[in-house]
Amino acid sequence: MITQLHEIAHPQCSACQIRERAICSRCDDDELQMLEKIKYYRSFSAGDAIVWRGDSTDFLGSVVSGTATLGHTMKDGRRQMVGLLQPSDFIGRPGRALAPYDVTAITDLVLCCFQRAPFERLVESTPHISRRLLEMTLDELDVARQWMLLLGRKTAREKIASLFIMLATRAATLGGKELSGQVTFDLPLTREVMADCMGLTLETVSRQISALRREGLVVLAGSRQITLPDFEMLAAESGDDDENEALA
Amino acid sequence: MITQLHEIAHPQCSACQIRERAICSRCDDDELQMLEKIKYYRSFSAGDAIVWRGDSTDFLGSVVSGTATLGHTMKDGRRQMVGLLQPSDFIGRPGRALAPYDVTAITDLVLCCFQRAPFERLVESTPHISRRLLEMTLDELDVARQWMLLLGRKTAREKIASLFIMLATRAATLGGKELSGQVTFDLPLTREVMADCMGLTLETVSRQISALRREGLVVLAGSRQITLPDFEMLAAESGDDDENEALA
DNA sequence: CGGGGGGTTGATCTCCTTCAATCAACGTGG
DNA sequence: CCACGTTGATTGAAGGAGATCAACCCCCCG
Repeated sequence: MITQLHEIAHPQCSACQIRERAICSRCDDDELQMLEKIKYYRSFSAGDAIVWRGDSTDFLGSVVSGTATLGHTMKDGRRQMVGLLQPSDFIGRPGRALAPYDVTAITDLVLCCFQRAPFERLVESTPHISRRLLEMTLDELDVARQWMLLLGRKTAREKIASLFIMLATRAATLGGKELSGQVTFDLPLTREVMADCMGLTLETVSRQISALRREGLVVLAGSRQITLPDFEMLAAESGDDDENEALA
Repeated sequence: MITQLHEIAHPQCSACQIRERAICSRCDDDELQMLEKIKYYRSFSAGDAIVWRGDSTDFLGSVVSGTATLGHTMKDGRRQMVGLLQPSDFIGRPGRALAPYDVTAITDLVLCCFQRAPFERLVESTPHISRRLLEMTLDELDVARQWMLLLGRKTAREKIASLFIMLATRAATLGGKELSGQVTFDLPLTREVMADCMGLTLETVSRQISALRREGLVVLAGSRQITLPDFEMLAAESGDDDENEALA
């Protein structure tokens, strides 16, 4: 559980796998140069804490590979995940060093970090960065609000279906694959983390997955690789209107 | 239920009641001049729709007075509020005309509107505005995530206590009052809207309020004015840690 | 006086939680 | 190489918080 930080190699931004979607996606070559100067990489193992709630952090950064959760734990142990961070997602808020949530690597993960002070100056002086930051923040807000609907009003079954649809969609856009008919993706979450994401218990998660499997809506290879024989058919179980994605 | 739009008088920005907290709070006099040129006021009656989900909107704007909800309704009628808009809060997203949520006035309400196209140009060219927009969006994201914790993990009792604490806090900061000991505020929501905010039924809301009243934690004058004899005592029922607000 | 919107309260039901047993996969040390 | 512990997952049985269905109240207004 101790945070492990191996600094690792220093690839060129221009060759970066998340170049097209991350905080730097609008930057031109000059601006990338500036970012190169203040960036460094850190890698984490599955289970490592990246930031603890209340910590003062001296960096912000982008997830390059792997998955992390943003979570909040109550004094009595109840826990709610409030964000799922995947490649190209951004960690940290300019102007506030104190972390309001726990950030945890749930798979092995590589983070492209920027030192806080110089990055904040860069945000001020570089519209391509501040513009992208606003855009990404607005998108995160939409995701959070979708998630509120899920937490407040969906049934356990709809919650699981929604999660799978979301993960399949995310995996497809990152991998540039087609999103209909049969879709396969990796499940980076344990049953417990899934439960903490959706406001359920891990037993309920397990039961609902079993039910979907019995009905042939999902097929498991091991407990972590998921195949949806019919994407649209599962989407119909998620409780979302079809028009939903059109607006997002 | 029909949207009513009376255009009303055109007060000076410099004398505006939300001058200190709204999207324009960082603007200097010159910048206010620019905003004056593209702004106009609209007023709505309690119950009016301001925007329907899926609508294309030609304006963005700030709530000047009154309260509105941001909500999402599922095909079968289940509804979840995903935001509560009070004076100084902003409606609309630059760069996206299609509304992803229903916006509804739940009290009489006055909106300071900006025409979309000129406002978007102003955002581009005015760091004082884009900076403030980013700041407000990040704050909204924090609120949404707090709310996710509430929806996913809190009990009905904790949900009601949290809502009252939030409304009392908001009322106090807007009114510039003290926040401890005895606090009084207006409840702009019906039981049904409260239920849709917290992922409950209106019956459960009513029962929990009754329980808090029996225990003397809240006192009602009519069904819409609330007095908390002891703010801290109710806060202790909300399930939040004390350190919470320190980070927000 | 009738009617409708908002609110409260009661009785019953149900979906999800809680508690608990079991299992499979994996690593570790004797 | 096998006993043992651990971690993640599945499944069952019992219980409970909140939903559902329904009656009734209050107040305002036509």
